Amino acid sequence: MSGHKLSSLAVDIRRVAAEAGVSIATVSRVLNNPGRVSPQTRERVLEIATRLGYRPNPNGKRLRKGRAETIGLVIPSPQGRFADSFFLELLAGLGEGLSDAGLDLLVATCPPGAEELACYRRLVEGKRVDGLVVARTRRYDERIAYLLEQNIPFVSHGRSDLISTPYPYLDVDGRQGFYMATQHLLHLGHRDIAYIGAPHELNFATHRLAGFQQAMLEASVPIRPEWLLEGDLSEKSGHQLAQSLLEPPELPTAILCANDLMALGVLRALRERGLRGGREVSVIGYDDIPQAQFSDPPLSTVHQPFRDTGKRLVEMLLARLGGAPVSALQEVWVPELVLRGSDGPPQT
Amino acid sequence: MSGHKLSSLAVDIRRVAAEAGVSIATVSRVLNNPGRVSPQTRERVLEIATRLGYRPNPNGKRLRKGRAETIGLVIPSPQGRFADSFFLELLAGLGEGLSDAGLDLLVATCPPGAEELACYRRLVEGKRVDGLVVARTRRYDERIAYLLEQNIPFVSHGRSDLISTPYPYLDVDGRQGFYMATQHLLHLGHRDIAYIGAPHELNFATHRLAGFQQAMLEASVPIRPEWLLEGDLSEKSGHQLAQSLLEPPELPTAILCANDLMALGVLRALRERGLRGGREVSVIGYDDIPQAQFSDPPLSTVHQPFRDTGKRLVEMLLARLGGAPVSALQEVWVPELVLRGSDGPPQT
DNA sequence: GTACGTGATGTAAACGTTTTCCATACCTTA
DNA sequence: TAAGGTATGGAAAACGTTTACATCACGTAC
Repeated sequence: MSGHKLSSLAVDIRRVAAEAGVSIATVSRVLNNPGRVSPQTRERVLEIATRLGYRPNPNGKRLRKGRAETIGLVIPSPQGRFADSFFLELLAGLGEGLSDAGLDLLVATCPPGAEELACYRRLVEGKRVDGLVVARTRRYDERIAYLLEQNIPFVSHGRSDLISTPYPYLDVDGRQGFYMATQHLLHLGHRDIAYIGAPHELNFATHRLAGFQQAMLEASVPIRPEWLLEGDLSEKSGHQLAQSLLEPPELPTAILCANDLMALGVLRALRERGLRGGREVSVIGYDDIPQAQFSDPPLSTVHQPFRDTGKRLVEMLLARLGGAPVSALQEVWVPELVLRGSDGPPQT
Repeated sequence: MSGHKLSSLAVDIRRVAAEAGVSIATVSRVLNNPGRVSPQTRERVLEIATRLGYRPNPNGKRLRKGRAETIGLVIPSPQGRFADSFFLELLAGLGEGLSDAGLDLLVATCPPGAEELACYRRLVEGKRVDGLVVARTRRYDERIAYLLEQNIPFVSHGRSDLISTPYPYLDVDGRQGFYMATQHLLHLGHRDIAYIGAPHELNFATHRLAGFQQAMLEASVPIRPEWLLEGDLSEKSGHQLAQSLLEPPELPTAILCANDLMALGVLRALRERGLRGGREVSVIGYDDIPQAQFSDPPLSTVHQPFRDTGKRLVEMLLARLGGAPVSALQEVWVPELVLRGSDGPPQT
């Protein structure tokens, strides 16, 4: 109304400085290094800055400081539809801490496969991000190798066992998770336990399988090779493999699935045969996705706290950007077995 | 080996210019305005630029051009877990077109509610984005109002009926979708149809309800007020409302749900009562989320092509950024009714 | 032969910050 | 009182681009 609209369009540091009768250096200091300026001027500049609604132009800042003030996440988008909201939860967890730290979150999506690395290249070589979080690690993860080689800060959600150089990671111990799950089944009296694993190139596939194997070994229960399957993590895949598993003559009394989606597929296969999950056949999944609560029967599974994980990942990344040593940034969390309705003692 | 590693660390436009024996202006022109430079030099500069692996520093460019070269998406993160992967699909759709256009995608997450607008403010007033896509529109959407007022380019996924100023949107016609769904139920012979709606502040809630009402009205079938419910879009909510609906004496023969998650909750409630969805009670949802294929019975629903939608949204936003008039950027798509197993003729 | 368009290039000024120096004034201390 | 530290603030140089403007050579039309 009284303010001249046009002149207010560009309120830069110069404008604030002029208005306050100080140099732009002082304004900058007030905002970035408040201790270096006297309380009176600081006060005045602050007052004027807020009155004018001054927001430092991030591009000026970024150029000057040589940083992107941005961290990146690349999401591989499946050909089909996203069935599992892992990345969404991760995003939610990341977002929180990041905006507090004044960092932006750059998300790139790309078809999985070869293009993925190109996507990382674009982000780091194009100086678009200061750091990255990588998720869904593979046993030998070329993304991690690349980032290490480029010496750019990153944190990994999940480890990459075949990479020997130390790097920061936060992993949830799938080995432990399935060790517990298997023990639970064994205690219930199961001996005929089938396993539907994840694609072996995924790092967690190995861990989860190892947990299963260890528990079986310790209990001296043999694992039948024909009951050791590998799915692609989709519902459909679980469904299909379960069908083969449920062919007579011999049925397993329990099926352990490397993720919930496949476990849900298994439950569906059971229903279709008139078998009831948790009665005739026990099923345990991994992840604790939201649908797990509502399946029929509700799915027993290993809970992964994706969102907390996301939060912690940004803390770690921030620490890394701040120069923390890698050795202080390696964490393995212990997951929690949550029992719902899909497990029970074997039918005799 | 032969190359000096340190000097290659910072390969900027100056370096390329020096190497090619031209001015930096020429290098810049080669990259941005190739026609303005002679074929020979263009060739030479190009060759050197690729040999050196030159990538223009985005911050220099952004500062100079006064653009962020980034578009924003803010995702409201629910208190609980994300159950529905709508935003992921949208992201996948957006990502594709954006990186082709050389734009980055900035994602912010925030708790829904008052902070949401603050999040938008931060992005636009902080000049962090050139444009935005807003999703999950409300009937009066203050985000749209704000963006219009700020005169910043954006595209909306879904309309906001109470905002009269024209703005670019891409909507899927929920009215039409539920008109078709209701007609289908009516043709099957249903008369006692219950409706579980979405929170009324959401814009699509009105549309979907209107489609239902219109079909019922045209068929002269009365809508029973006690069968007109409103849920919060969660599975739990659908489950709970279905329970109340299934109290005798009078049961609806069909239940229409404003989204799939609630419909899945309804199916669960039916199962718990020993009723079979599609037989005793028909259920139709909306969205066609991945789980819909695998529910028991598979859910009949109205398909929304989220990913295509995302793709188109970036095309529209790009057009908008390029100066296309709003009037050319308003689209309403017609959804598709996909019938699976959860609908059928009423039991008499 | 002069004037003039045209095409190709260079010069230099931005864009909005942060930060390194300096300069000044003041206070402390011997 | 001189010397030296300590706050405080300004001037100016970056950061890496793009682009308006100037320059220059060259052909062409009169």
